[in-house]
Amino acid sequence: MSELKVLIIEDEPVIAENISMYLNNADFKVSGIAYDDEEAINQLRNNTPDAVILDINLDSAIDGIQIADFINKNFQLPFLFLTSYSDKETLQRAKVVEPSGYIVKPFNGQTLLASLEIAISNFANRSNRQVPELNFEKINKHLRTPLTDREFKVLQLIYRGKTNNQIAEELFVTINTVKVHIRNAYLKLDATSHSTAIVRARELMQR
Amino acid sequence: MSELKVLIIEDEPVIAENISMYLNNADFKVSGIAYDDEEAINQLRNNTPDAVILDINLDSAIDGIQIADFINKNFQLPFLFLTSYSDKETLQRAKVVEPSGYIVKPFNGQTLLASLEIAISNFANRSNRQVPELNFEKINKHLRTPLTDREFKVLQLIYRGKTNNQIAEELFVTINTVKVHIRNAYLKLDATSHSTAIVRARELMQR
DNA sequence: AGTTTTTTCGCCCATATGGGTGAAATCGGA
DNA sequence: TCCGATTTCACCCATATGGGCGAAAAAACT
Repeated sequence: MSELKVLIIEDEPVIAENISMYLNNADFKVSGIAYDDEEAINQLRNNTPDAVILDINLDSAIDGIQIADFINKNFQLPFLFLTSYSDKETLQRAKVVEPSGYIVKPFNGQTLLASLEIAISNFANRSNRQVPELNFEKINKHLRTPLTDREFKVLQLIYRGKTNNQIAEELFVTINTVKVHIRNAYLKLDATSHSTAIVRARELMQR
Repeated sequence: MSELKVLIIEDEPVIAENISMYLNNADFKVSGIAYDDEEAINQLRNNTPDAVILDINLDSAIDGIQIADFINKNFQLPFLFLTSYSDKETLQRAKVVEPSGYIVKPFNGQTLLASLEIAISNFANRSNRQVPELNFEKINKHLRTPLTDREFKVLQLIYRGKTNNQIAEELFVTINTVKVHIRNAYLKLDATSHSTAIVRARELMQR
């Protein structure tokens, strides 16, 4: 397992060291500690980490939330806020940049590590999942009569733009069989063609 | 601001009460406390909350991670794990269900509240951000030869599952004209049918 | 004004798809 | 072991779609 590089943005050296210690004792590598905005941006640019832990209240021109905004606009990285502030206004502002987590000091080391792992994992999952896969349960949940396994399989391939012949090849059945499955699936989906089936699947997936 | 309903799934009454107290003192309403899997599923079905906080180690047939899996498959809700366990195996299993957060006991009340707010906010943002309409510029940016206005218009209708005849009616032209636009669009999109055009459009939109 | 691009329309043909009927083989639960 | 659901396959027909060729009108650009 390759160690994941984490950048810490925290203006209090004692706390930064403390966080650093937790990370180093786990499966993470602290790629750098930035005490202010300049160093943070410098580190992000020249030693891009896999994730960031950042304080909100920094002793610099721009605060942590603004740095987070910068990360969103220029990088593809998960980040966690680790701060003493959890008042309404701060939280409201933090929401906008969609942090992977928000931990309030004093923090539980285990919570920090677990949150970081989950954040990185979720982030990776989401990037890989660009093309939203059809989900059997999710589709069937909205149908009066659910699709059978085979019907769903066929729908999946239609969703990916395959022709009936390609589907037949891929499933090792004749095109006749494919057509039967499609016809039955259309009845359940209220579709009338490959295209409408794709549209219906899209609709059913996004509820 | 309407109060958000949160379901607590936790087998230790003392801790459940403790969590409950934190939530009630903030802008949340505890919609129920489930001490086991059965009650959890019952609550989810009959008194569906806006978010869930759940322990992993429950004194029941299925554990919190399995309940989370159930939530993913049957509902569209953000959930946070709140547990004493943060060992590698548990975390590894938890990653799979993609929790919005993972807090380790003993927990910091502020962290719990902030994590919950962020989780709900992120979740809402993500649901709204789905189903992008086709965007002319965005599609053309990725094509060597860009689509013309009319070609794009036709693609849009195909993307919505319309047949050539429907498209012709909607645009007040003959089906011959529609077919020409489609043929030209296919060349540029590298598509060979309505279905593949939809797939290609989907791909081009999400980069 | 002249040129290019876009939009419009027609015709023809081959193939793909949608829809109907019938039926055998397989599988899983009652 | 029997029954219902599922999966498999065949044949037929009407329509939709994909693709080729040609061409005129309109719009945009120079």
